[in-house]
Amino acid sequence: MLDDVDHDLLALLQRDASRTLRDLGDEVGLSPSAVLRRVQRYRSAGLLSHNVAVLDPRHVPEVILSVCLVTIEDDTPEEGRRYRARLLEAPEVQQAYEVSGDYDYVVVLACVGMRHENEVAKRLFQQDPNVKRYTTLFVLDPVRTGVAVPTREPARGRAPAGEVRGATD
Amino acid sequence: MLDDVDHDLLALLQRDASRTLRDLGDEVGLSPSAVLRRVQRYRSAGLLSHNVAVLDPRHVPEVILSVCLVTIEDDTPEEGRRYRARLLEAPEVQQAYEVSGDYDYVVVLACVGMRHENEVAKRLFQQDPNVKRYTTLFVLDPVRTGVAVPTREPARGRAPAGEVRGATD
DNA sequence: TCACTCACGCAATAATGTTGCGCTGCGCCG
DNA sequence: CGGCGCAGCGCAACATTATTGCGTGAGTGA
Repeated sequence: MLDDVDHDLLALLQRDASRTLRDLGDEVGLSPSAVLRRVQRYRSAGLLSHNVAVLDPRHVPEVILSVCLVTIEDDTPEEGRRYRARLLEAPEVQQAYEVSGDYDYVVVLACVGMRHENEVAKRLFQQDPNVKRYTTLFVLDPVRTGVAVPTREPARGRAPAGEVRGATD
Repeated sequence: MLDDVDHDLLALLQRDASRTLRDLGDEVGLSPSAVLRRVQRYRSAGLLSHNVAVLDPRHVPEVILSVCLVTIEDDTPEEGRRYRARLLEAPEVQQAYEVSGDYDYVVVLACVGMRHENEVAKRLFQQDPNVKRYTTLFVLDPVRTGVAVPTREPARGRAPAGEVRGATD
């Protein structure tokens, strides 16, 4: 499966994907070609899906982020699929999670200006017959916006169970 | 400011940042060097902050995403700064938004296994004296996870090419 | 032991990013 | 009106980086 080097590489790539293969190799103790082959492996395994440029929302004028908490009326599998497809159609939907708990969906919108936000919310939530109710939380400060996923529990003083440190020389 | 080509480029880069300069140039009708210079401009303006690799959470075993809705006890500027710094320290915090409305913060956690999730939630929310209460919504399906920001309102049925800049509101 | 596999490093090659240069269109002021 | 300067472009040389083929050594199981 994934060894220590893989975890390190994935963490590095999630932080900055424009580093050079040599650079990455130096950091994890591998040659550029070895790094490339590992990365290609992640790609073909579907683990690493693609690279994206990250914009600083603070530097995009008029951008409004908002978090919408949605409760669905009829939670059948069929309607669920339909609604998720509907969410995926909208480019303003930055993130959408189907959740368990007090709500059914958490949707993060990124819109340009209040009018735009209103239009999208109306279209996705207010006008949808399957939405029972929804609440909008406007983002005052995007403290952190990222999509980095930990591939293993970070070592916080103790070693994760079942993991053996390999020799690194 | 930003012209049409800029908007197109930023949209393309946010979708896939590993495309070649020539490739991008062909799409927007520019030479590779011209594309590069524009991208460099975005960087030095702080608009484009960095490139990251995106992992598919579905392919990372044991990963649990959760959305935490947090209500703060004492919302002074000083305590706000302290709490945000605390959130930024934790690598498990994927996204954190300070919001207005029914809650004060929306925090998305990415953890490896339930035990990890519990430990982090306890540390960030339960044990913090300034957190009045919080709710955790566990993510059943990450319908979409992205950070693409629209730089202008997408043309929806209206004239796209005209770009007649009037008072926009 | 032997055969097999897998991942590695090295080195050649292909592709891409990067920079300097001259050109052009445009707005501005003499 | 005409010259000036700026800003952005394309082109082409150049530097850097990604990519691939090949030989090697470690690990594994028959």
